[in-house]
Amino acid sequence: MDETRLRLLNAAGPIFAERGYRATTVREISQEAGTNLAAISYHFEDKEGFYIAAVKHAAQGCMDRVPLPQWDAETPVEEKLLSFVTTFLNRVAVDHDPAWHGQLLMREMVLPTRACAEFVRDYVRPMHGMLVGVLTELMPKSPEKERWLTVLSIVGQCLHHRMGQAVMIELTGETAVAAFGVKKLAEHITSFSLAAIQQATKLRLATKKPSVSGTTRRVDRPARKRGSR
Amino acid sequence: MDETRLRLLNAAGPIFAERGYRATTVREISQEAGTNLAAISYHFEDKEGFYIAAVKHAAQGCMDRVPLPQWDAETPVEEKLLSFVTTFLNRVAVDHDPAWHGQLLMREMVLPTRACAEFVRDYVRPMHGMLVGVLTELMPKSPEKERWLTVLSIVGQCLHHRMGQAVMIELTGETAVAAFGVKKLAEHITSFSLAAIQQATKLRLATKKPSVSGTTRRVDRPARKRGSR
DNA sequence: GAAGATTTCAAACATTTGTTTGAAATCAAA
DNA sequence: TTTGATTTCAAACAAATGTTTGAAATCTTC
Repeated sequence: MDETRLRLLNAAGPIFAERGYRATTVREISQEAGTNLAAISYHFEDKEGFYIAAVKHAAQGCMDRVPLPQWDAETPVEEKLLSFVTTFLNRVAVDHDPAWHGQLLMREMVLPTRACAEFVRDYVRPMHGMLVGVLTELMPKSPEKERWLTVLSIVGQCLHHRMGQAVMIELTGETAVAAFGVKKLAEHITSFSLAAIQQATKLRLATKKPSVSGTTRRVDRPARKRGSR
Repeated sequence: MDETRLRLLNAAGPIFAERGYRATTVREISQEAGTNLAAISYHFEDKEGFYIAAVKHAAQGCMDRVPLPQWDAETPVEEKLLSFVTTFLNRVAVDHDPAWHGQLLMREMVLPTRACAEFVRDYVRPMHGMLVGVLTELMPKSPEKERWLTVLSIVGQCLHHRMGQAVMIELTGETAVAAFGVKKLAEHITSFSLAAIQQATKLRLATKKPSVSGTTRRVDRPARKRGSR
């Protein structure tokens, strides 16, 4: 029966997320799960294997709970960016019920363990690819390096709402997520980034073709379809 | 003699930074420092007190090594922002010799211990105040909430170069800091943010006074002096 | 329903680790 | 130099913790 297995994984998530790997004892988890202590060694080799399984379980749960957005051919690219950012924030920053999902994954990000490679492959890379796709639509003429920098700017803005939580509370008394809500935050990050991208594109065009005097020139373009990769 | 004390603190930094609090043993540090095991309990009450002292020591070292920029009355605000971002990146993101400074402080940020409050007071708050000052010059008419969001956007972009390091390497093979260098990165973040701020200000002006047709309207303004607080 | 495999359980084991101890060594002051 | 305080040191202690063990219980299959 792998009901025990599941009970252990579900109990492990919040505890590992809150205390971290080293500070969590297998006794604590088995007790919380209502199983015997030895069940962990039995079902998952050892503590490390158990932890890795718990991280994968959390990542899967997070992906199931907040799936990536889906777009059709007519979706405007600005809307794509907004829904992407919203999804991102919902995955990592928000404190709704299973808040530990984001917490645990953040831990894996900051102090990576052996679970990191798989975590990146299954969880990070799809999101990364999606954002790169959106940015390729938004700034098709820009060199790849510039898109890379833009990816970092957008991801940084999103992740900070998880990473900086503790300091934000200490500094200002509350988190921005609590103060503004995800919707407002996503709108800010999206418009903030769109403005920066558009200005950069405009500047680059102006530099290349000064005659255009880039004032009302549209930045975007339908852009060909892109495989996710 | 508190030479022993110093040797312990200096040895502690890199080890705590790399392994984290729980995974680090006092034996390991005392051995690295070349002192006796009991010296830690003697000079710093217990392991936790020792860790807190090490974090404070690291923060102080970081502030000494990369001091906050100083401006005179004529410094253009864009230059202020650039130098602030450069300082920020140098403090947290860069991998030069004592790379563990940023690493350790980041840990304190993401999984705060008892050292967090002091860390925020002595280290974070001065930087925060400085950035708020710059943004008040840049967008004096904007409501405070909007400045708050902008602070988060800028800080998020900077911090990500430390927070996301491990994942970046797993994802793209190298960090952006290594690929671009701090100067380039700081320029990107600064121009990215300035563009977003200017566009937001422009939009808000256009909304309030449509007749202006805000195209070449200057965004900034000398702005009254601000105490740092 | 019996045999065999699988899973659970309580207890014990071995190691790690923070902390303490009491003596020795070193330093400071008279 | 002597006396008293401070600091260092090796050793031991006590608690916590991951892991193992072997028997009991449960499930599966014929």
